[in-house]
Order: sequence, then structure tokens, then C-alpha cells
Amino acid sequence: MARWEPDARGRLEKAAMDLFIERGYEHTTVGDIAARADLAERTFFRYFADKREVLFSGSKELEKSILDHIAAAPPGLPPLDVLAAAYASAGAGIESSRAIEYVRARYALVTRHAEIQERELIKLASLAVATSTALVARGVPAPTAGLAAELGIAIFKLGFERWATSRTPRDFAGHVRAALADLRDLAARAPARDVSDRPAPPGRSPRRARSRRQPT
Amino acid sequence: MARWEPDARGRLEKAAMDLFIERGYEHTTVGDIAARADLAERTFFRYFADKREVLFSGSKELEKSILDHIAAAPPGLPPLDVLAAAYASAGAGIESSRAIEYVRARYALVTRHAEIQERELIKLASLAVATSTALVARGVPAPTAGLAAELGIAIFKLGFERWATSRTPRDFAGHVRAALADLRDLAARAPARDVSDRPAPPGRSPRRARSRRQPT
DNA sequence: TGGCTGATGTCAGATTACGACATCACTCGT
DNA sequence: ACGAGTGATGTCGTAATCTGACATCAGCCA
Repeated sequence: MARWEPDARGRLEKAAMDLFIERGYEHTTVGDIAARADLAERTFFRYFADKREVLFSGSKELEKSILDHIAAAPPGLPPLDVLAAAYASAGAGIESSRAIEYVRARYALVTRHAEIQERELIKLASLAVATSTALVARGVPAPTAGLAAELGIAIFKLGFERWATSRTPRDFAGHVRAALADLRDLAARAPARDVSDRPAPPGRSPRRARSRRQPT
Repeated sequence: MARWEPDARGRLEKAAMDLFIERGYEHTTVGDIAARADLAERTFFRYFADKREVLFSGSKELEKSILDHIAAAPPGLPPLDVLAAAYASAGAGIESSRAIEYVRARYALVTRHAEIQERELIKLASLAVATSTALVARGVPAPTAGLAAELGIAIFKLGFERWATSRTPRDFAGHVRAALADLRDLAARAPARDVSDRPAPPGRSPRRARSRRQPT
């Protein structure tokens, strides 16, 4: 028999989530979490840089998965489509019934606590930097890649939010594609003086917005 | 003579900035800041919710200014143009020689310290929420407003970053407009199978990107 | 004059976070 | 089989952040 119970990190993550749900995030101390996991408080900080970080164990794998999908996308596909496709594929895992409960509980925590939301936002910013690099590796010019990465984050956030707040969460990929379509429609609305610039093709007005791909 | 020196908040902000520059952010304690401002540590926390917040005193006024400009924008102007114009107008103040030194020092702090960057990001997220509400008040449908607000943040971030990293910071408004133009160009790149969908108007290819409005 | 108010000071304490050192089951080379 | 080394964890001490409770006192107002 091993000297210690295995999977200290996993036990800490589970204990943390359970306690956050039971008592709320701010009424749970790191000491509480460690005690529930049968570990010393000091051990918690060996696995997680701080209290918030215990909620972000999956974000590294998600980032890796997204970056892999970006690298593997068909050459020539426009940057925003590359990103939307990458999110759609990488996010497929969250819809298993096992994971969905965790994801939803975590989403509730993030939206309710500014402290946690800050961490979520900087993780997304970090993802944007990595995404930009991945796009550059595909031949996208750096300034364009940086902007595309920012827009990608907006697409991801919007797609995820709509997925998470729909009554029956499913079809994450559809929500992501819908977010991209909405973005294109919105960006295409140019100031009035530009109307003479590019006459709208008859019969296909920009009113297409949010018509296709509106899952549940 | 008053019992206390006036402008405790301002003294704390100045002391903090000076010390952050002198010793670095993490080598400055709240006690140090209070001592430099001739105040008790406890008083610092009466003015600022936490140590980081001392760097964000201007953000509330900036937000108000942006929201006012959004409300005052000409009706019918597309949402993204409303936002870009609002940023350009509201950001005009940062180019006075008095302010510019502070803004640049602050920018250096934000980029170097993840802890501060987190706060910056959540302030922008909060601005996005307020922006969305302001757009809804103009008659923009809520889902569109939410997306526009997110894209607005991307425009603002990109415009500001390019302004701040240009060797001679000026023409903030120009950088913002350029960011919007870039966004439009990027969003207009549709997947190849869509080419037959909307034939490119001859002679005005999307290669216009980043040609106009490229201030030093 | 005398009480009230508001800004600040003082003190105690909880919590987060980290450095330093100790412990000890397990592993590996001989 | 044995002894040294390794790595995960425990223990202790402490700095820094942040909060609650109460004290102080100049200036204002009745």
C-alpha cells in the first residue's frame, strides 16, 4: 500500500468543487479544502498557485486541443473559420452527461464571483496569445492573427454563453458557428455613406442574421 | 486649518504609482503606500477595495464618457461605428502631455503583472456589459448589442495597444478607426465555397486592409 | 455651548501565500 | 539485501492582504 492515497490533485479539485457548491466560494477556506481531501493546507499550494486556480485544471488541455485543431485545419481556410471550427471540435467533450454537470456548476461559480471571473478572463487572454501564434504558424500575418485571435475569443465566449444558458445544453458547435455568422453580419453593416460603395446584391439582404443555425 | 491634509485619495494614488515605479508592484506593500501618503494602512482600504484598485481610478470616468458618447451618437449609425466613434472621442484626453506619462507607466504595469491585468480585463468586461445596455437603449436588439459590445472591446484593446506601443503615441482616434477597418476586412473573408455567393466588386478587393489610416 | 458627523487612527484577527526544514515510503544501484 | 537518494507530504513560522469593531477629534449646526 502506498504511503499516501493517490491522486492528491484530483482529490483537492473534487473537495474544492463540492465545498464551493455546499457553502459557496468565499465561505470555503483553503484549509477546508485540504482537510476534506485529507491533506495539509500547504499541499494545496503545491498543486495550485492560489485558491482560484483549482477551478482551472481543464483549461490547459482545452487550450492544447484548440491549438492542435488550428494547426490541423485545411490550408486556405479564413482565420475566423479556422478558429470557429477549432472551438467546435475541441469543445465537443463538454456535452457528455458526466462532464456537463461539472461545467454548469463551474459556469455558475464564474458568473457569480468576480474574483473567479478575473481568472477566467486572463485565461482567455492567454488563449488569445497562443491562438495568435498558432495562426502565424499557418502563415497569417501577425497583425491579422492578433485581431483574429481576439475575435475568436469573442466568438468562443458568445458561443459558450449561449450554449450554457440554453435550457437544454447541446450542440455547442452549432452555437459557435452561429456566433461567427452573427459576427460577420454585424461587421458587414457599414455606415450609410458607404452604401453607394458596395450595392447590396438584390435579394440577399443582410437580414440573414441569426436565421440559420439557431439551436434550441 | 483642516484637521487632515486634503485629497487623501489622490495622495494615495500618487504614492502608489511612485512606489510601483520605484520598487515595482510586488515589492510595494499597502503599508508602504499609506506611509508615503501619511495615512494609516486601514485608510487605504477605505478608499480602495484592494491593492490593485488604486490603479483604476480613471476607469469609471472613462466608462461614463464612452457611454455618453454612445447615447449621443447619430441615430442609424451602425453599432460598431457608434462604438469606434465613442472610443475615439472619449479617449482624446489621454494625449495631453500631462496624462501621457501616467498612461504609459500604467500600461507598462498592466502588461507586466498578470495580477493587474486580471483587473484590467474585468473592467473591460464590465464596460462591455454597460456598452451593451447603452446600445439596447438606442434600439439595437439585445443579442446584437451584446456581440457588438464584445467586438467593441476588441477594437478598443487593439486600438489602444497600437497607440501605446507606437514610438510616438498620438492619434488615438486614428488607431481606433484603423482597428475597426481591420476587423471589417477580416470578418469579410468568407470560406472559399462562399465565393460564388457574393462576387467581389471588381476593382475594390479586400486588400484595402491597413492601407488607410496608419498613424505612425 | 453641546451634540452630531465624517474622516481617520488603532487594534485584533482571518485568510492567503510562501520559504525552510523534517519525515518517510519507495526505488535503484551495487 | 542494504544504504543512499528521491519525491510527496507534513510542520512551522511569517509576510501581506483585507475586514470588523471601536476610538478620536476638528468642524458644523442647532
